[in-house]
Amino acid sequence: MSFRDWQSVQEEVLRRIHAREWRQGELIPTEAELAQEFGCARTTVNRALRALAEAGLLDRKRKAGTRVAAAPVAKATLDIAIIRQEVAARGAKYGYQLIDRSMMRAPAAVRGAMQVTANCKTLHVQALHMANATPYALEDRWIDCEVVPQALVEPFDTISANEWLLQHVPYTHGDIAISAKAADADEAAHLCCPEQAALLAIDRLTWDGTRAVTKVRLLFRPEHELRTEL
Amino acid sequence: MSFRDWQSVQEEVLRRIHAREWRQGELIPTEAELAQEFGCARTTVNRALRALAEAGLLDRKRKAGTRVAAAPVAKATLDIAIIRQEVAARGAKYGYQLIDRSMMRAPAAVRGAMQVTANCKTLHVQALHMANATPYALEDRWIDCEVVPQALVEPFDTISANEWLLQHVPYTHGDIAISAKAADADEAAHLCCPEQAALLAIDRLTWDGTRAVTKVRLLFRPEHELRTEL
DNA sequence: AATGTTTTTATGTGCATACATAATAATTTG
DNA sequence: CAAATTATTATGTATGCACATAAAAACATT
Repeated sequence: MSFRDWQSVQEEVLRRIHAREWRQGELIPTEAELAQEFGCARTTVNRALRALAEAGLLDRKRKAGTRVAAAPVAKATLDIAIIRQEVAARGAKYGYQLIDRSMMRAPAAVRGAMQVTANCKTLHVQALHMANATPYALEDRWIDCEVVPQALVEPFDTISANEWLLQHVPYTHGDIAISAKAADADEAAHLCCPEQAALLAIDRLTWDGTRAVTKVRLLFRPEHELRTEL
Repeated sequence: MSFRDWQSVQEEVLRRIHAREWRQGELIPTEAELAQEFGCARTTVNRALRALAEAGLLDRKRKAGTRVAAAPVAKATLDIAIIRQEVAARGAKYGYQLIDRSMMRAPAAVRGAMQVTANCKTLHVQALHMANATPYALEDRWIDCEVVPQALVEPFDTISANEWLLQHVPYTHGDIAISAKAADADEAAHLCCPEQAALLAIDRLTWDGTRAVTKVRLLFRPEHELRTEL
């Protein structure tokens, strides 16, 4: 049996893990040994094992060797796209509707999360994303205008802040939180759902270096699901 | 300026993307060109660019070249661990309590998802995971006993099905769906929260090849958040 | 026995080279 | 001129080799 490319090495290793040939927490053979067994270069084995380690199925430590992850912390990857694309991917017609756009002092909770002072100029944008003319997601966003002065002259009436920011403003990293929230009267009205309905909420805080660029909450209709595989 | 290792090449490429030196959808120099500029081997550049492509920031196609992803589909990775570990990681004391364990014909919706017939022997397990003696998550699980006969003799009174399955039953892949659900009377009672409260629900369907192993729904307390970065 | 030092070893990475592969561009052919 | 063919090219990957690095194990020292 020979496994010449890293994909087939990976598959074989995966098979042994799933078949419990190599047990939880157990040390597996070294790269050199596997390379010999599989009849390929150590580099090839390394590539395969590295990929599996990234996926969380193996734990690797120098000198200590490679072992099957005791608790396979499943890494479920969520693809978070621009909402317009998300809607299009579902085969629905995308619609956008601006609800409100105004300079406003952000509430304390938002200021705290964004780490800005009380008198920081912030722009508040609220908008509705639609799929086939029915509400899809409600966007509630705060933008730090000191960081993104261009936002001041952007009306956000035809292009969503979601999309505009991603295309025009650089960022270094972001935090995401997913939670459930009961719809209040306002949200229920916009999303055309009963009050108190359970909505999926995605909060995103985007940073450029040490400065918060924008904070957004997306509220989805009650049936909405985030799907992924592992 | 020389960038000798793949991490610094990656950083530099990232910097140019964020700084908009290379624009959205724009072609970036070829691996060979970058290798020359950075004074390193093409392999090194390849490693850096490949990692960025996996992260969704670059689109690469043979011959066509590498371009900055037009819509950086953010890949948010959720770490889905065993609940006991999740609780422990929050610095809380883990508790477990079996609510119900019985052979039961699964409802049609469950049978449909698991693709089993109406007379398939299924085990139903319901349990509560606790953090510091307060409810943390409600687990509602169906196990196909034809696929996992060992489950028949497992009481699940001290070790959760969540944990037992992960450690004893092989699987090949799984589907995950995240949604929001309003608590019904039963769920509210178990989780000590008001009826109709918005709960975060994680549904997982685990497969071994073409056969469903188990289907589980985890319901979390209203305040619960899934966090990740990008 | 407790502590510090050296050796060993498995993984991590870089490099030059070679060839594979897919997609495009150029060319030939009907 | 359109269609089929061939060349070109950027990425994808395999290989042997070298050396770096972290961590364990062995050893020496007090």
